[in-house]
Amino acid sequence: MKKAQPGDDRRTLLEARDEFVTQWGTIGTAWGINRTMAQVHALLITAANLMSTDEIMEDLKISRGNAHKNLRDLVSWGLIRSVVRKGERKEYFEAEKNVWKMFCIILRERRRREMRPAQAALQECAARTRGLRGAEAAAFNKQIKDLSDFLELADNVITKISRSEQSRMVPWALKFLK
Amino acid sequence: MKKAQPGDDRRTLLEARDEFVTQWGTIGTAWGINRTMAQVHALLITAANLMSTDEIMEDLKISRGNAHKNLRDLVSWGLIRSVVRKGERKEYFEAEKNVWKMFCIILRERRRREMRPAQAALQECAARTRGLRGAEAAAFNKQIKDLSDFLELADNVITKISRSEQSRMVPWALKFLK
DNA sequence: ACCAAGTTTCAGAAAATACTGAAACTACAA
DNA sequence: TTGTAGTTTCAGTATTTTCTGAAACTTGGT
Repeated sequence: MKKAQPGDDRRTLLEARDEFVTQWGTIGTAWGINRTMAQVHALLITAANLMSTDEIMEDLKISRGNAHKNLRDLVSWGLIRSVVRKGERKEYFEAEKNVWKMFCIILRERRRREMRPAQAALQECAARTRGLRGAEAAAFNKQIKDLSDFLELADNVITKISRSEQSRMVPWALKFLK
Repeated sequence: MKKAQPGDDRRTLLEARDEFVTQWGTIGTAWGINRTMAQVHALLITAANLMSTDEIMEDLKISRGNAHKNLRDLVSWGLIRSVVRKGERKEYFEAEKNVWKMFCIILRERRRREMRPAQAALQECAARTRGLRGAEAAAFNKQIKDLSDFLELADNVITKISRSEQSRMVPWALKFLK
């Protein structure tokens, strides 16, 4: 029987991380997020150190253009930030690793990018049919208004949650579950 | 100056509904949902009566195959149901119009389709790296565990919300906002 | 001014996704 | 049975999204 080697642990870790990156990519896809973006994110939240564009290209076997684009997108979401080590020209990246903060960032961004336009569209439709005669028009207007009101409530709740501290929300959630 | 005609109201309504269908399609796309599926849904939640496959094909100018597929998908989500009028062979469709119920259905389905696989993947990764030696392995394992714990908490909260009555949750949300 | 290291852009290629239309299928009614 | 009204399937096509790789650009050092 072979003895367990330190190298075995290292290999297991690398494999597990690879597995995580792959899985996170698949999950991202199901959530409507670009696979590569999810993989880059997965790589960075499990990175022990800052990573350069070249390391990411290497790890994921992707082109420079692809790596570049997805890194920029992640930066624009606020999920990662770029760091320049003094004396070096190369850019490095690091992810926000705190899960609660990640969650709040995603909430805020999805709200901004996805809920806002929806609300605007609904309000436009509601305005156009306000005061039209006929039962059908009234029913349509009510349906739109219901959707719009609901979205507004949800929007407010999300805003409030995304501004809260983990230390307040988590115990609160646990209490809610009881 | 022309007098307002009943026909004007009807035209305005049809146009507004068309606008809503288009916008909902775009919004759906941003949310990672197939455009046609979102449009069919929009059509049905604002329909005064049951609609047949042919009417939907006609309204959206889409093929039978496409209409069929998206109707089936919506049925499998539970967002619409098919109705057979007695004495008729044709299938008709109607949507769940109550916004709170719609929301709960979507929560439950996304949880089932998207959160469950994510949790399974995370647990697998956590298991593989539990007890590995070295600081990096410990950090990796902790990060995965944090993600996994958070997802589990979120899962429980979503489950609880999706089982609640609107009459309990909405006042509660309003109080939360204060 | 010029070079070297690095970043950004973007046209074309590849891959993923969605759609069409027609044929196959199902089930009821004459 | 046979015909008919309707549903389902699916191979091929179209569209959309993502990716590549190389050229253009930027910036700091000599």
